[in-house]
Amino acid sequence: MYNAAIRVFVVDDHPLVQEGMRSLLGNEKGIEICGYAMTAQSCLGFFVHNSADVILMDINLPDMNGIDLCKEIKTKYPGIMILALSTFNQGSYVTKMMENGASGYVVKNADKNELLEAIHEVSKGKTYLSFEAGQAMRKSNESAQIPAITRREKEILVLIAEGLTNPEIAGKLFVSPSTVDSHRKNLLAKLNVKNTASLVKFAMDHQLI
Amino acid sequence: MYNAAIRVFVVDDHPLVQEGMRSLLGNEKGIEICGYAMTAQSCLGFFVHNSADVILMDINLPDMNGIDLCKEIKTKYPGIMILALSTFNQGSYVTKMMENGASGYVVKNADKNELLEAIHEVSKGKTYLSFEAGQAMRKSNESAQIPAITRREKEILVLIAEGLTNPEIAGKLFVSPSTVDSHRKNLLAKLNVKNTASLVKFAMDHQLI
DNA sequence: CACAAAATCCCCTTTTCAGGGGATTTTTAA
DNA sequence: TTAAAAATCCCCTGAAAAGGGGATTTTGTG
Repeated sequence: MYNAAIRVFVVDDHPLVQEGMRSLLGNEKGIEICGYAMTAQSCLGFFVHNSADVILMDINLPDMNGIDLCKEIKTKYPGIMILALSTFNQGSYVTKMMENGASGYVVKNADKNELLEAIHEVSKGKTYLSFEAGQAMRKSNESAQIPAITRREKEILVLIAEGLTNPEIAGKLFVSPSTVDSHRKNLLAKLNVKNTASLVKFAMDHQLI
Repeated sequence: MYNAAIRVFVVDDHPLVQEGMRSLLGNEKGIEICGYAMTAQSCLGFFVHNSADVILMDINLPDMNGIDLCKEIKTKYPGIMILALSTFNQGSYVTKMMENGASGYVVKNADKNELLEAIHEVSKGKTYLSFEAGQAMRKSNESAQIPAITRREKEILVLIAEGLTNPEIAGKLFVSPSTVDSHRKNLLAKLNVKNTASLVKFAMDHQLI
């Protein structure tokens, strides 16, 4: 085995996290931090003329969400491995990142060892899920994989959460109140909730709105 | 003016943030990091036999929320200044921390200068709000200061969000459905929302539940 | 103690929602 | 092109919520 250091690029808009990475990984043998970006745009800019082995990518960026950035990077440069980094630990996020080409997911309260292990695994083309992320993903797969919601249903869901009644929504969307009612019933059935209150809570808990 | 370094104690369960702090503040003249804690409990333990000038406190700790920890520290050791630190930037959080004795609020995407300025200001007994936090607070004060909700109302609010109906809640709390209905109406009136859907959304948006 | 705030309870009417059923027309993707 | 999925629409009934009113009993704090 040869010993080229793994080139790591960090995309995160938190100076604290960047500092932390620098001091956590900077002196680590086998790892070389080859650049930083605070925004998705500057990250994309960097890769026009440069490369890296692994990108540590925050999911919450100021100018673009990590899920889309992940997809774009993987499309243009499939050889670069992406390790998602997030404060949150929500099953839906984890799943979406993995579906869009991420090789792993590490929560930001990971310690140094976990971070190093994740980087090494991912750089070899393997998958790494931090314990919490794995749990969240399993939970979201076991108990309730969220059924797909259609465009129209989502649109109506948003208006319901804003407090509009069926007739009001109907007026806004130029359809009959019966139609809105049908969609509403479908939502209740699909998401397996029994009334408006639990519908809104479920939707907010799962980032549907 | 004499030049004793400001003793800073960091309470944050993210190793990354701790590392970041260490490398950001470690070599800074006039600042001395006198300790770290990952949990509220170990923080409280530290201050039994030690002290500090400023605590940088994450609002989201594993064992206790920052708002309560803040209150406890300020009660026991009013001389210690608390600078709240959070990923989020929600007006309600900012307001609550300040009400519970925090001297300032800095979002985690603050840069080094902002952090240093905040620590210095706060250590002098002044108040520091990072720009975003100030905005959030102003917004939450302008548009809608959230009316106080009573214990009972909150209890019922939670059950409403879980999807229980008035009779069901009444059964659970051993009161009459009329009573539940009254509380429900009070909630709608207090929070100025028109129905269950917007009530739940408002409650979740403002961390009432 | 006394006063205010909170919590409890009841009446009424109208509107909206939930649950059940069924049906037709557009879209979308294979 | 053709089947499946989505979106549209309607009927019915009973339950729940919203909007209005008022009243009494606890609780908590100065």
